[in-house]
Amino acid sequence: MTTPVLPLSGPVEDYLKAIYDLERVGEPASTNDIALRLAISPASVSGMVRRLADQGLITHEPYRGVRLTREGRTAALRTLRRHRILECYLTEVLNYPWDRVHDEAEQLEHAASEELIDRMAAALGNPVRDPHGAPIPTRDGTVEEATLRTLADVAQGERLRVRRVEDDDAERLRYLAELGIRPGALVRILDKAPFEGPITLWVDDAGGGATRAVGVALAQQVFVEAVADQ
Amino acid sequence: MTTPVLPLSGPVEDYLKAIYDLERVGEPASTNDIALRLAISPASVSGMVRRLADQGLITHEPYRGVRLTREGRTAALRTLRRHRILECYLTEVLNYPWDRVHDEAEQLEHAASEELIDRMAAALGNPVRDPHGAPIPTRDGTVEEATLRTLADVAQGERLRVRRVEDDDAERLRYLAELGIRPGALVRILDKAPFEGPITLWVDDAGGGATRAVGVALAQQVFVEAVADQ
DNA sequence: GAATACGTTTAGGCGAACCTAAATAACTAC
DNA sequence: GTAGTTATTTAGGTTCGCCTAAACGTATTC
Repeated sequence: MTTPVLPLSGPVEDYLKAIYDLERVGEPASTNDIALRLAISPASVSGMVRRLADQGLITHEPYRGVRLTREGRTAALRTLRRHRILECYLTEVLNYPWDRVHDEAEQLEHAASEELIDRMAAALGNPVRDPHGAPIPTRDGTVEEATLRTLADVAQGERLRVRRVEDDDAERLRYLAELGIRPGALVRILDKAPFEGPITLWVDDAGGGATRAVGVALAQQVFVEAVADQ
Repeated sequence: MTTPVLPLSGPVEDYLKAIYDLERVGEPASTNDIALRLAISPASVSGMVRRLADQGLITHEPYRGVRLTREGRTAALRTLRRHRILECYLTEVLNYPWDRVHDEAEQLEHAASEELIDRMAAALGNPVRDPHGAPIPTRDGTVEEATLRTLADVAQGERLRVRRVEDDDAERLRYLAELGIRPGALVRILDKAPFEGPITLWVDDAGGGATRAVGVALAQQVFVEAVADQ
């Protein structure tokens, strides 16, 4: 029972991606959240939500939010796969700077054919994570989305490895790169100031390492996992 | 005096490309020809023509056809550059089969940024012709569009080099490849049957060569230039 | 439980890009 | 030069994806 792959419009793909991402937190995606994420008015979202529900891509309980159907989820994952493989390809093959791949991939993901994506993936040796650490769905629509803690959640003292950073803001990415905070980097929290204050951490680096301080908002965009002390 | 590069929609870019191509023959592009080429109704073309004229991309004399303005032409050439560099990249780097690059490039050309195109071009050593022999416009919007004769125009006996083939029909491309007719190939016309009859020719090939026969319609899609006898 | 605040939906509109059907202009043939 | 064909335009309509303003539900607070 293969779902027929009818081509979806660019906007529809964007909605599904946004809903997928919002839903990942647990709660059904609210109209308002979708609107904020896509930078369009809530009223417009209401309209599109009706159409997506009609097409069977989401279920909608009025006033209570939206959930992807199985069909909607695989469509979202198809787009996500395109996006992330494009990001890999742009960085690794075409030497795109870290902070600019997202926007370019955002455009191309709606135009690239499945064949192109597969050829790019093959040329890269079928990567499993994109340059920002996000896992790449397989062709048949599965991902292991690890539930990672963020830098804002972990306790002082823990040794951590950065697994993933949010990629939707170029400026933020540039700043994180400056700090040496990128997937794979090893960090340790030295201090967390009270009242949502700055988090001071040690960032291992090629030439030794450095002390850095970040605010909570930024720390929440950095996903980490514990690393065995040694 | 640099023309501001406001982003054009996909359909608009397609219209400009089509008009550019039709105009190259000499005559201003007619509503009907544009409609045929884009596979849309003449009435729709009338509507779009008004909008393009309003934007200053074309001039329109009612009932007499349409011409690109300088601004329209550079916009067309920008799109054409994207298209052709994409074709090069897909063939040379990603090993796309000859007959499938056109359609893929047709989609991507509307989404790819100037930066991506430049990076691809650089990776290829700034090619000057695409895989079908079409010249690639430069970044500043110039091309030397050689006025070539087609296989249907030349006399019996001449030694010829294939310079370019029309790329807009995948099946035709597959067939031409089968016959060994691709840019760079050397051919000689052995016979032209009267009354628009088949054209018999000798096609040089790696392993010696072969005799082939093609109809006039096909011959008109193959552009050639004379080669000094030796 | 009434008042308020906030989130959501409905109503009504708009531009882009297509369509069909009907009207009109231009060319062609007799 | 009139008739007929063909090309072009106009008129009116559709869908998609957005908008603002107004109405409506839900949750919260006193």
